[in-house]
Amino acid sequence: MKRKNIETCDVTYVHSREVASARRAIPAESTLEALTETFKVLGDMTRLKIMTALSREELCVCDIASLLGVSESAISHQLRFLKTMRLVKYRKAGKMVYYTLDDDHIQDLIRVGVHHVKEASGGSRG
Amino acid sequence: MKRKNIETCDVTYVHSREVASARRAIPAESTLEALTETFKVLGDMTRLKIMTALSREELCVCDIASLLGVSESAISHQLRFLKTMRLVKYRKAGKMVYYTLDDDHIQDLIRVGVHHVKEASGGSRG
DNA sequence: GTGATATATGAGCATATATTCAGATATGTA
DNA sequence: TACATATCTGAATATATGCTCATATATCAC
Repeated sequence: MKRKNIETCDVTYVHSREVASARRAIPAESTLEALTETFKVLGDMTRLKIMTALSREELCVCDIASLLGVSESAISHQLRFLKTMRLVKYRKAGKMVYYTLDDDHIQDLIRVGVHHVKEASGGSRG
Repeated sequence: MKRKNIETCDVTYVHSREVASARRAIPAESTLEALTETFKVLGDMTRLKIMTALSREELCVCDIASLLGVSESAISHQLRFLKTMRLVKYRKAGKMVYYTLDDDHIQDLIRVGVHHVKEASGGSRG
């Protein structure tokens, strides 16, 4: 019932050739870290809405908050995060702060993502 | 100091035209939900490694666990999640269960993501 | 049947995270 | 100066999540 030696599988039964090949398919650790960070950013409804909204218009914090129905504080927190990730940039004008996208590639990523989910829901697979 | 009416900004100061335009740029709620789910899947190191590893080879749970240095239980949990998301499929062979990718589009997404992070780190922006 | 192995799964835990709340900062107006 | 507005920020909270542990299930060998 209880496994005595966890390494049994590792040493004896593993498919060495396939594992070695698969290992080569996995990107470098630093790439993976940046990659998961990027996907994590887009893996949140609020941030994704912010990014898509800003893809078309320059908006102030107040605009975004009212558009998404989220508190200005919450939006400000998320914008700070997006700023840290170099995904948005801002322009101050008096009391207001206007945000725009600071990244072109990220829009491609979202576009490919949209394409993916539309294929998945209505595509070849019921 | 304390704001008396949160709707002040919403009603009076908001940039109506820009907000209306931005609203049209935000995908439908159902699309957004599927989209954030998809990005969330890839926003985890373990799952991303699994996906990239399986992109090249068919592997059993044991293979993946030893390859990633993660417990078989943890891998099994993640594979169940990936199964639910229709991203992997499996083939039983005796005691072993072999997993492969069950989605072509998701690889494009990862590829675009890799491209993005490589541009971001070494690209036009120091 | 017993015992071993490969995988699956539920509960619990520890961490991560998104939001709220209260207050701070910065700017504009009088 | 004083007061209001727009944004920012730290702390607290509530929820989500990834892993571990123990155990269950399924298959193979005997």
